Order: sequence, then structure tokens, then C-alpha cells
Amino acid sequence: MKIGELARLALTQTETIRYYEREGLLPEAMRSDANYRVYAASHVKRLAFIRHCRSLDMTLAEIKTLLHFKDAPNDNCAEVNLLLEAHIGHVAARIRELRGLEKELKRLRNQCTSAQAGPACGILSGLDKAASALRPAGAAPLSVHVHGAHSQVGTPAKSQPCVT
Amino acid sequence: MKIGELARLALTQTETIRYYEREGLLPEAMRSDANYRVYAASHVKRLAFIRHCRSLDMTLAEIKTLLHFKDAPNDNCAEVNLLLEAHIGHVAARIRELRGLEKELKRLRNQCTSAQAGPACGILSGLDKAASALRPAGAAPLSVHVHGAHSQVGTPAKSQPCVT
DNA sequence: GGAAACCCTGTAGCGACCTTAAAGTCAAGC
DNA sequence: GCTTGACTTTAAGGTCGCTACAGGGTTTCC
Repeated sequence: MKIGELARLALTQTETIRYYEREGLLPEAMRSDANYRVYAASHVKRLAFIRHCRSLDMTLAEIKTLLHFKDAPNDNCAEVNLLLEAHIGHVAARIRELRGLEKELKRLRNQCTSAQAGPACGILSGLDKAASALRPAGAAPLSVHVHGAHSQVGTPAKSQPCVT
Repeated sequence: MKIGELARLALTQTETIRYYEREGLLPEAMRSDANYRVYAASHVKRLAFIRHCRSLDMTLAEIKTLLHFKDAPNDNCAEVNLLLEAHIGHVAARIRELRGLEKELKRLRNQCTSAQAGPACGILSGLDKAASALRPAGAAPLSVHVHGAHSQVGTPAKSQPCVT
């Protein structure tokens, strides 16, 4: 099968597939006479694995590590577990961060409706006040390696690879 | 004051300050005879405002809009409220996404401890199985504009501007 | 045989910075 | 006066995970 069919099967864009090949996540494909990439069923499975991991918000580096373990015949359960455990930690940390943000943002919103009569917007002055307030050092260091509040466009989270 | 002092006061890197100037978030600073940027207290306040908004995971575009409202003398409370409301929506959506991820990751982790006796790692085969499973289309479209599970390095969330 | 659909490589862009390089400036100490 | 070191300047390139061209070649279908 050619790259377009693989892309359709894995709900991935062809450019992304070529990118994964460049990055060493997918092995270099065989080529046809016309220099077209030629894929087999095993590539579909591997790509689906990658896309699933990406939908779980793992970085390509993490996925590369997992693929390495998958390729190795010996039992690396402990190391895989460690990686997964770390990733769960990242996600949990990011959730805590965002919950804090949500709380502060809602507090700001309430300031607006209550201070509407003032000369300046309550939200803007609220942001000012908060900006000049000293934050206690006890606040968690935050930001471990999980994205902020804005997802990148076209992230795989929006479409799952569905290979049967 | 020079850029270094401003950076210290706002717990920001000098390169970030120059970047904000290039991007139009900070006005172009006066220059000394030696072509050094010269700042006043008003710049500290404005930078603190920006950094605080960034710590709330707003994009620079959103912050630019807020600054525009701040600079305008008239009452833009409604529009500011709208922007904030939208941002709260983004954060809430990202939290929902990440909670789902957390759940699935923990399910995977449990597979490992329970299937440890098998020939291959339970987690890896679990990722395989999930990758080949069709996801129902009912799943939310996700990814509104809030980052994923990995924060970018040096994000302002890790250090608050503390200006008094 | 001609048009549409596919494929190739290579490059540039996104956001919010961070890093590095090469050069210029300034204040303090000898 | 001279050196040292801390600071500043601009410009360019790197990060991550793609996405979007541009400018060509190939295949497929009518």
C-alpha cells in the first residue's frame, strides 16, 4: 500500500507519516520503481500505536522509548511501567495547575460583575492587583512537561486511529 | 532602569522582554546614549500584568487584546468578560481532556501489574489493543486551544512576577 | 492523450520563548 | 590608563509536533 492508504487507515496525514519516518519512529519504507513509499500491515499497526500514544499526550521521545521496548524481545515491563508512571505524574500535575487557573479565572470573572459600576473594568484591575501581589513560595513549581491551556491545532487527540 | 533590572523585578528573562517589545506587547523603550533600553515604573507594571496573564495560560494574542482594552479609556467590561469567559471555557475543556487521559493511563498501568506473567508487557499490548479499537464518534472533539500534558520549558507558570 | 489524483523532496511556518554568537558599553579595581 | 567582568546590543537558530506550501514526477481514469 502507498502512503495515502496508510494515512487513511490510521487517520493520519501523509506529511505526518513522512515526519515520523524522518524522526525515526517509523522505519524507512521500501520504495517502488517510481520511488513511492510502500507499506505493509505491520506499518499500519506501528503507526496506530504511535497515534494512540500521541492521543494519550505522550511526547514523541516517550513514544520512541516505548517502541524501543516493543522492538526488544526481552521483558522490559518495569521500565515501561516507570515511563508510564512518570507520564501519569505529568498529566496529574497539569490537571492540578489548570484547576488552580480555572479557580483564579472564575474569581476574576466574578470581580467584573461585582465592580461593574467602577470607572475601570473590575477584571483588568483584578489582573493588575494580582500581578502586583507577592505569591507565596509554597506554590508548587508547576509545569512538569504537560501543555498549558491551549491545545495545538490538529493534535491527534481529536481523531483516533481506527484500524481493525 | 536597564533591561536587566526590569527582568529581575518581573522575574522575566531579558530575551523575553525584548521579544514582547518585538511582538508589540510592550511599547518600544527609550534608549540611552549607548543604545541601551531605559525603563520606568510603568513598564514594570505592564510587564507584571503580561506575566500574570501568561501564568493564567492566556496566549499573547489574548493578552494583547486585554492590553488594548486597558489602554482605551472607555468601559470595555463586556468584551473583557467575553474574552475571559472564552478562556475559562478553554481551560475547562483541557481539564476534561486530561482527566480522560489520566483515567486511561491508569487503566494501562493496572494492566501491567496484572498481566506481568505474560510473554509481552501488559502495557505495551494494552496500547496495541487500544490502538486497534474503534473509538465511538461520540467522544468530544477535544483540543480547543489549551496545551496538552507537557508544559513548555520556562513557562511563566513556574515563577510569578512579584512586584510591590 | 489529457486531466485529475496521487506521490516525491525540500523548505518555511506556527507559539512563546531560549540559546548562542559576536560585538559594544560601563563601572570598579590596580 | 588598563584590564576585568558584568552588562547590553542585534541577529540568527533551536525547541516540539506537526502543517502547508512549492515545484516537480507518476499513475489512473475516462
